[in-house]
Amino acid sequence: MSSPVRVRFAPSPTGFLHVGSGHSALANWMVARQTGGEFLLRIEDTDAERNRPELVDNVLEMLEWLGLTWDGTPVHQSARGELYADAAQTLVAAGAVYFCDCTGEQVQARNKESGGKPGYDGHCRDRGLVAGPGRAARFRTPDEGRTGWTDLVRGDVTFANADIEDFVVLRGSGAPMFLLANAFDDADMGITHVIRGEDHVNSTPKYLLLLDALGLSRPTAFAHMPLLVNESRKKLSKRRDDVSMSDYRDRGYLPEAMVNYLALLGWGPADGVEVRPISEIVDLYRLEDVNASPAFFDQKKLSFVNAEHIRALPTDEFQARAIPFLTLGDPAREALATLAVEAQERVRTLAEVEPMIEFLIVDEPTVDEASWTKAITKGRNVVEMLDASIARLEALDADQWIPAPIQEAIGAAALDAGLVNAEGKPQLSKAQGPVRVALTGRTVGLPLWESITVLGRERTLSRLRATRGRLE
RNA sequence: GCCCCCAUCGUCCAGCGGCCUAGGACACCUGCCUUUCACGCAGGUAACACGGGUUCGAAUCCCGUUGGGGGUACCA
Repeated sequence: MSSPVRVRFAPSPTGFLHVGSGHSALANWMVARQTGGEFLLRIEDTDAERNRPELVDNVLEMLEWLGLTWDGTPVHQSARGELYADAAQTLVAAGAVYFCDCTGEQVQARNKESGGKPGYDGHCRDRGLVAGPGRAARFRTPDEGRTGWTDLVRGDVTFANADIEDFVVLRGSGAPMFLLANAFDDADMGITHVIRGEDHVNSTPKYLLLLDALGLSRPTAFAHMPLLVNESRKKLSKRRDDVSMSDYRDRGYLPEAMVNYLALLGWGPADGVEVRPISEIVDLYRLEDVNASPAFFDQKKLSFVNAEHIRALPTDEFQARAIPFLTLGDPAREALATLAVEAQERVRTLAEVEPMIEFLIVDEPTVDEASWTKAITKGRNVVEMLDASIARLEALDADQWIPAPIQEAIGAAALDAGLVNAEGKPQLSKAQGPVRVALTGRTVGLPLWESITVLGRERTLSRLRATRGRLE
């Protein structure tokens, strides 16, 4: 696929941008960029009832955040009613549609009576109803033959026309339905490749039949992407799954990590290098290589990819990106500035930064119970270690309040406290436990010597004394 | 129910008839490194759903079974 394609992402503003939609949008965008083609946006807001215009902002904002820049101005279907009305008129003139006044209840009732199969039963097919208020226009699908296409992801897919129900193209209100607007616009916008989720496979024959009846040409290619599923292998749903793109952004995921991970769902680079810049993926990506089976959206792997991208950032860039996630103001920024390098290689998301440096900001670090038990209650020579640490650190001059002397002081304190290994060296791993808990409230955290340096003499000593005091 | 699609480690990918005693990544476990954690390094557990074909030869092709998913609206 080297000639320029013209693709589109056509979200319906009924919810926040979903990671599944992002997956499809990304595929469209990559193929457009790879071929020097165009990536267009079309807002499918033909359903006035469900439509929530303010959600369009979220969709556009998230696409921008992901870096999926589009070409031209987004098309809004709500502003193109006349075009669809004309298209419908073409269908009426050609006898491709008929009018129907059945209500949903009536159709269901008849279906129930005749064996319970869903879909329209063709009740009004030959009633010769003319257009009128409350009467929907239904497409008269062929009774014989098959309709199909060659899908870039799935190969040949065909449906027996007899299995395709007479679907509505125009509501009783005169408003167009999805299929009419969707198929018409793809042709009108000159879309060459229709790339969308697998959930559209079943409507594709209707789409094709419609284009044929309209005398419009079919897109040159279709690609139905695998669905993204949850742990129970069901399609990701707004209700029960974590699918809002903005939530991931707000939880500290990097856009470059998100697009990297999304690209890996249903596809993999031939060289096996999974974590890489999207620009490289754009060059390697082939719709023909995309898997047709559903892919599990694995947050653990997303986190891994995110951590890799965080570590790859220049430190000042990491700081800049982390700042919006700080809630504790200037002190938090200052703390981050001093320990950015150390924090950067430990966090998996930007939201994890602040908890890591929080001990520098709050007056009293929150004591983690399990940590206290492990390092203080069950620790060895804890009282001795705390006393010795206080003494050794107090002895340090102001200009020695830097990592190396601090490490020596703690080492000496360990010897004082009897925490000695077989070679007579201090058991630093044991020795630092009580000190770390006294200073940060936890047994795990940033490197201690650096933390003590930044914490400062006064706070370090007072926290050590306070903890020592609790052990009287 | 009917229609469509899918089927390799727990998960995501590689494999496109012999190079497969099936490879990589995430996760998990072990060890090393190490002031904790993380990183890094070295290992480990773990899969071709089943049954028939085709072929000298099948994870790879065909058929069936089973399993899973999607669709089945005057939603998109």
